[in-house]
Amino acid sequence: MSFATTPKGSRHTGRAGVRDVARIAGVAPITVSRALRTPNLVAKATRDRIQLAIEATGYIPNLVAGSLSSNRTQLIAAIIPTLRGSMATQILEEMSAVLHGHGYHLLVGSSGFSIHEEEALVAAFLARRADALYLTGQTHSTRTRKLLKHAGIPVVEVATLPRRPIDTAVGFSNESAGYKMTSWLIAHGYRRIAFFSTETKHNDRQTERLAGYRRALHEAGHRYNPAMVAEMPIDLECSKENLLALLQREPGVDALFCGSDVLALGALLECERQGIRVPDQLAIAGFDDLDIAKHVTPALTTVRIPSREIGHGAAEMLLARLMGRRVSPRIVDLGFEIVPRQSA
Amino acid sequence: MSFATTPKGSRHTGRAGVRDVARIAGVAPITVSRALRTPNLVAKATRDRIQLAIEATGYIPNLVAGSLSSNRTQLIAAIIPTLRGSMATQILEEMSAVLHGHGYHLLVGSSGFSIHEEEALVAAFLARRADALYLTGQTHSTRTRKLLKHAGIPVVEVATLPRRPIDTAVGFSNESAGYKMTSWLIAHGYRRIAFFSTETKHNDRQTERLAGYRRALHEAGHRYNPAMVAEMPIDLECSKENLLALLQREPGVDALFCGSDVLALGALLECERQGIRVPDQLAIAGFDDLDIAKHVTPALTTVRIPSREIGHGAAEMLLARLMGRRVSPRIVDLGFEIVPRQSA
DNA sequence: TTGTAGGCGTTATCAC
DNA sequence: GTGATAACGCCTACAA
Repeated sequence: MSFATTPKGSRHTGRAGVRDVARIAGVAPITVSRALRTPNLVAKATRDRIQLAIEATGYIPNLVAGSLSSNRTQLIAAIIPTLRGSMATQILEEMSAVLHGHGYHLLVGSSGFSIHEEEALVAAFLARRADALYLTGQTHSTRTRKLLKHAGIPVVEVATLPRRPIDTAVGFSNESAGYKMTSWLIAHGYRRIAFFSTETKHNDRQTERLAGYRRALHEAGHRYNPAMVAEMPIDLECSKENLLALLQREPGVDALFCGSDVLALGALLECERQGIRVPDQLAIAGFDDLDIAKHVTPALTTVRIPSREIGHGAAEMLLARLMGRRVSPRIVDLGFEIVPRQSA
Repeated sequence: MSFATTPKGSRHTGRAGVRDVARIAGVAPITVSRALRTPNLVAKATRDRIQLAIEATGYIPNLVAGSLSSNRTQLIAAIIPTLRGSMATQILEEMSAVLHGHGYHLLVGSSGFSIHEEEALVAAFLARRADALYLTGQTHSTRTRKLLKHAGIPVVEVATLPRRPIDTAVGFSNESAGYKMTSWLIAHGYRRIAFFSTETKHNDRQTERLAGYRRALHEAGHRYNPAMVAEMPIDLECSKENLLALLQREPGVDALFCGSDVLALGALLECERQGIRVPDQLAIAGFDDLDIAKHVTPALTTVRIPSREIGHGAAEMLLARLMGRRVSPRIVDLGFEIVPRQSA
């Protein structure tokens, strides 16, 4: 019987609560809850009275209390390497849109490509009782895996096709993409193909693209030359410097494949400045198909990733699991596409 | 006295809770809580026993329960127009890093440049009892303002200097930036200056940049010609099409100022394709100073926004308010910088 | 330095 | 269609 009398050990928040609304509407608190969550289980007349009471009090439901009681937060936690980076944000944007439609919100953390930071974020997000988790890539710490296994919530690993998925995955094969692009270059007559990747440490996507590059060389009977490979931060400036170093080190290079369009653009723009003709003197291929790729001159040959589809797929995957469906297959390969343009 | 005996109306979650840890460690639940939150208030020996118990049980604190009890979620809600868009994500990334260091996490929602969607997100995030709120721009619905005023939580409006701030703001004057860049062009001899903006509806930043452009023209005694202004989605392709239309419509145009580097790059790259010499035939200036701006040829003259500083400033502002400090000034102007390069 | 008592605001459960 | 009751798991307030 809690009437307006403030209880003695009160830690009152001042806001209107279900009880206040219920009292004014002349119903029990649970009925207010039902009117908001499952309106069709409540009589129209009752609902109307409740609605008025809600407006009168300026009541805003406390989802924290609701979460504690229902043991569901309607929160999806997403851990990405960095918020800079168009692929991750594009996927997130799409996923967020789908999830919003189902009442979920996004808790976002960036790991800075560190699996230890990722682990810390996983622990934190589990403590917040996120209903599901989105991870980038397939490389995770042992404790991350243990925590997630123990938590038993839906997990989707994105932009990769894990050998040993934690739960589900939506992505494409980076190895295969690296292989295909390199093979394409070889098929088009390039013989001395260099590879620029962003830092591969703790970045399995880049590591796999590089592996694909090596496999293609190998299968074509080309020798793998470490001097033809460079690793650098994802930065136009770095790409430019590495290009100049590469040309000096390996004057015979006739093609450059970059694990990211950012690096490819850096190289392309530097060639333009240096008067190096692309693709005649040096062919260039990228990865990601950024908007700008088709607008530079020469337009950049690259690998297109279905980012929107991945975001959508990841959302659907998690939603299915959250509704208790057993999804199959648990690993969805959305593929990629070689986009031939003028730069190679 | 809750021992392992499952209570009768049980809605047990199966996980270990403070009580389990406390029982094993031979202390009261509150001591476990203290050991985690304020370790220095607990004796070392006690802490060690608790630590062991935590490891034995695999205990993960339930922050939802904690939030309900303490009435603080340690959650900052950020509403941005879109996750695509380098400025917003750069600011967020920086802010997120600072806030993490203080135990806060980020709840992210994108409004798609709609103040109604923004309003819905504000309501949702208030229901989740976010401790503070980050908004982009200064244009909000009446209900948004009412909700926030009523909620009384710290709010920071970013990338703008609001006339009527909700609470605090960190940004720069878009009007002034538009004015300065236009004036700079005028000072450098350009007479017929066009302006491309992204969609201005519900985007006060773009609206203000345009206003600054008009003020500069006016002060210089130039006539404002609506045919010299175009509004378009933020897309390279659109910029390109609008450039061609502009050149046809107004052959005398000698400079183009774009409210976004994306648009400026589209125009610049199209000029390159069309053989239009930049800046001789047409000068081009942008806004944002994207990484790529200084790498294209000719390098893009643009306005640099201190994104990192804004992210940092917004975080500090919110933290100060969360710690109950009364901040002053409540509006922080971090300025901008005209970056002259070769394109104008 | 540690403990007791009870509330935070909602929803699950079961009853009518 | 509606309600009584208790529980979700922690933390505040106060006491020792």
